[in-house]
Amino acid sequence: MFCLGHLFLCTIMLCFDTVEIFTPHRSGQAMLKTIQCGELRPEHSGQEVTLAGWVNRRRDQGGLIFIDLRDRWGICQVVVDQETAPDAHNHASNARNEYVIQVVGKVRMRPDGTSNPELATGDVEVVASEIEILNAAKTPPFYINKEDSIDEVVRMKYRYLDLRRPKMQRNIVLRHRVIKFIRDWLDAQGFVEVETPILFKTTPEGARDFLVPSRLQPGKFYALPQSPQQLKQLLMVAGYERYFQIARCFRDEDLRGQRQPEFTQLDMEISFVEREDVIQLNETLMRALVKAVVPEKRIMEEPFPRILYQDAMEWYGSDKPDIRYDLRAVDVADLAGQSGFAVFVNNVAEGKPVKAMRVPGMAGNLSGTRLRTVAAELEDMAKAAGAKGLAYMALPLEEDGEVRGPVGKFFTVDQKLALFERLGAQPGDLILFMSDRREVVWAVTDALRPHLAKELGLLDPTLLGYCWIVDFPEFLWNEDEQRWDPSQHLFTMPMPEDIPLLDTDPGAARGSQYDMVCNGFEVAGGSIRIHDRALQEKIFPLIGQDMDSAREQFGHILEAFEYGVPPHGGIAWGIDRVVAILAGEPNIREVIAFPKSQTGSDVMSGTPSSALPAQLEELHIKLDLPEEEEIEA
RNA sequence: GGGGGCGUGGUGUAGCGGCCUAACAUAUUGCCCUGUCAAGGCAAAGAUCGCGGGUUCGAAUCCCGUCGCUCCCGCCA
Repeated sequence: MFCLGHLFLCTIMLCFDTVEIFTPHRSGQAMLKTIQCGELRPEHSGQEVTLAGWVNRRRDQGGLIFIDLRDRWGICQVVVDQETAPDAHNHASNARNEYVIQVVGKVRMRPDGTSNPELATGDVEVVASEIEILNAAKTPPFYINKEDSIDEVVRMKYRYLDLRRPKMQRNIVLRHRVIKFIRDWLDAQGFVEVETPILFKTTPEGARDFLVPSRLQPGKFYALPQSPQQLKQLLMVAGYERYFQIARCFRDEDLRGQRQPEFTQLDMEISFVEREDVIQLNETLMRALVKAVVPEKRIMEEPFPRILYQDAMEWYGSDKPDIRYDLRAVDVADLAGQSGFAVFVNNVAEGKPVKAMRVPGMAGNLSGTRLRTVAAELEDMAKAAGAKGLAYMALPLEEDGEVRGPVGKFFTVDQKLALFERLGAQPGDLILFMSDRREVVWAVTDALRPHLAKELGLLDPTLLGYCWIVDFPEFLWNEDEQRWDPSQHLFTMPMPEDIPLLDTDPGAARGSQYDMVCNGFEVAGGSIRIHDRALQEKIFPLIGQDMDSAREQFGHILEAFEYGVPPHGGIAWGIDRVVAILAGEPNIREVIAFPKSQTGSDVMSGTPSSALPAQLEELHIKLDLPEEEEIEA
């Protein structure tokens, strides 16, 4: 166990245990409910209660009606007897699914043999004496009371009903718990949450900005922040030392399942830290978070393994590998170069890699035809990723069986044995060979791994495969622009020992960047920042920025950095992704209350929509739409 | 900007050139029913198959366009 004590001595724990829980009935006023449906337990037996919620289901047996009443806390059974409560029975028979009703009644144990173990409240029921229909409901366009796939259009159009479904309520509540846990934990470590502006300055770097026209200054625009990056560094200059924010960020790029135009980051910045401090702090937070909010999930390895960027690319072809399964690409250039297979021999001679991936049990006892079909499918994927082909060997199940596949005959027995030993190959394995430019081999590896893992059933949904990716290159070569691009952003500090490389071999310089990865998704990324103006000024020309334009765009930061800036670094978490992974959801839309569709619209409200001519006039904006487009008022 | 998938009663699906006057499940409506919990029984209503055009003797079905949703590449940390 490591110690953060030297960093986080002054722990101020605000304790909310003493805050009185607000309960309406203590005020003595009239109340619509005295207890939550989902909270009823045997110990409430005999109590007179008032419940209110939505009708989840109604089972009308004539003289006896059962209503499953649902609120945010769960479902309980209400029973209404025509003989003992005729008025209530009358109302109950008029009630329908999703009606909002209020029930007054007595809690009792259910008769012997009628308990429902499916429900947390299943040992008790409420015998209604009064039922009032607070609000009727139209028949909903889809089932609230049962998990079923629903067309996205319908879900989004009726998002308020979609969010009423228990699964969505669980997701949204989980999101709340994640954010609440983070806030409390960081607060306890002496962090201060500071809000930064939503209306800010456009930046040419990174993603496309959302622009907001300024009415007071015609022709000028605000931009919505892509992240609070600059401001959080200025807060370090301002001496706050430990800042965080649950920050909304905006990027006007095309959407994906993991990408929304507005999304939420945990933004964090700390002064007087080095890379190791930020990594350990965030890892500690993440581990505590997982244990607190999803104790049923298992973290694969603690402390999180550290993987060098270079290794991640060579092994997994990705800087955000899913490490829950191995399926790694192994360098076999030395063996393949000795083989009789011309493609490998030539590629090795040209210095191109040859990699092999062992796919456990994939060949099994597949028939020759089936094996060729499987191999052809994989080859198609490899080709889609840029490869020219995909060679394979299928290992037989029997000791003395023949290796199948077109390249086996080009390897001698000794070469094959050496190959199998290096890969740890077992009978029935399929071995895939990839050889091309190293970028292509990476792309193929990255394309095949998740596909194969799915095929082989290696994706354990209860497992959280966290790791850190470190030692990113400081720059990546931009072929189009013939210059270096910052691999993270232009304030990233190079690794101290690599600073001399900036003059001699910038491509070899490593940045102080670190990414936290989980199950194949980048969940957080950050770096130690440059706090030395001379070093910063060295970076600009390398990335094709002359000092004049740099001053124009970043002058305020450069100037601030002349007033005593502490060494600092930080990180930003993709909260939507973190919550989606913890919730076991494949898509961040499932953990955002009101997300946008892939075309950036809100189907429910019809957002975005046209502006009134008067609004445009006030902003001095004239539309210049492509032809055939109608301008609506 | 490019490629793939989907669009059929309220919902989820089937049908994929004529047997479709569009099937099934569920939901809905009415009646019956006092221990149900995916309640049950009986009955009824409900879709011109996203939209527009074309091919054909004939289109839910084939083709083109278009709209929407979705997945991926480009883009984006």
